[in-house]
Amino acid sequence: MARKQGSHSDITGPKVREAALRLFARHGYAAVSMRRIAAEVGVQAGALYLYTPDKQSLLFELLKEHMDALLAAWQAEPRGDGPEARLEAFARFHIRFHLARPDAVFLSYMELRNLEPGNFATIEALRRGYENELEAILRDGVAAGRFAVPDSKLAAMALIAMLTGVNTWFREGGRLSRARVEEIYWDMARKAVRA
Amino acid sequence: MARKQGSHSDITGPKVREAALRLFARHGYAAVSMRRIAAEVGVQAGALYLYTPDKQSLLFELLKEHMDALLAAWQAEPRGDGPEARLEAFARFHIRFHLARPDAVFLSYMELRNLEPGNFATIEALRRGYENELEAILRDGVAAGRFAVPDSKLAAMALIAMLTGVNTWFREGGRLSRARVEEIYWDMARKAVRA
DNA sequence: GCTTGAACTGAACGCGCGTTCAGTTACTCT
DNA sequence: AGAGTAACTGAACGCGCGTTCAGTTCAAGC
Repeated sequence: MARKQGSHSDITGPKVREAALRLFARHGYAAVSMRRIAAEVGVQAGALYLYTPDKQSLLFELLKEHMDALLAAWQAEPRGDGPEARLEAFARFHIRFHLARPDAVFLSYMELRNLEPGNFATIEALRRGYENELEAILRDGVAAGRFAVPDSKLAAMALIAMLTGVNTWFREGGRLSRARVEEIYWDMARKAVRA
Repeated sequence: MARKQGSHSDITGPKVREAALRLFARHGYAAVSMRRIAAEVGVQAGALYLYTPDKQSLLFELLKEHMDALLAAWQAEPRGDGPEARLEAFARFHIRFHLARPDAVFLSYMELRNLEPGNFATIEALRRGYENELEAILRDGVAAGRFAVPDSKLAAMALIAMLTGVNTWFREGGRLSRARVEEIYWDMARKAVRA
């Protein structure tokens, strides 16, 4: 029993990554077997190896894709004018982007330790790049006298932790809309660093 | 080859939990085998079952102990006078307590999903209890006109996420002392919610 | 209608898993 | 000295793991 029409590889490849993402995020990398992923896709375990060299690469590619998408999306975001506007753009972008892909975010935070050292270093570098974007905004704002933070690196880490925290409790159709959440968090972020 | 003096169970029991905590935090619950924990303690795998009924209970007990200790320590903490002082006490306590046990904190955030439903509910309830402590402080502060947050539950989650975030980057002997970090985070927390 | 070849199956590989338990050790108590 | 016992070993249980691969299926191209 194989494909019924056209070329399946254009379809099955992404389906494998989607299933792996969902299952890894839900149960953890170590707790999900290749057989389970295959079952989700509707295929035998061996067939997965047409789309990935091994399980580790599957995890790495998911994390790499997520970080690349994050950095690319931020680069594509319209830049605000002045420190406050730039910070607002960052805060709103961060929440919006992260709320749109909870599984990938979860995975990126939880499964770094399951990466081989080389893969780990790659992902870490991308993450540091993202953190540096926020830190630069804060540093400029401090230099311009608009923000007051004793340590811009630390403030960047604090803000990112706060903003990312939305993902731990936000549920679709809950008490608050995304827009409202964005509003409230931006308000707290602004106040936390203002001069 | 068994004990050499006195009763070993008074020693080995805690050693098992310590080893399990460290290994679970480092590599993840699913990725750590009972044999590996046993090796860390210097014992064969079978001997672990003198101290825990099974692997799941080992995880649950670690998380339960952590949450109980957190709530007990907070209850024992001197209460500040007025909203700002109460919030300051909470922020400083939270950072201090969490920085003192990074493995347990990490485990509590990462391995909830590996708990059986009943165990999960128990831990979740304890966590909600802790969050409610902060929410109450914020609500009182808002009622007293000292704080301005649109949603006290949300603000509590945001602050906790920010404060807990210290654990992701803080390293002993790094650029900043615990006291300095406490200072900086308390400053941001205060500003984020002030009227 | 035959060949090609990509997509996939199904069985197998050695291995490590959580857990059990009969047996052994080394200490304490009488 | 001998009995009792808590602590622990070491082998075994069935099972599922990641990965490989010879063989099968089936649409497409000539």
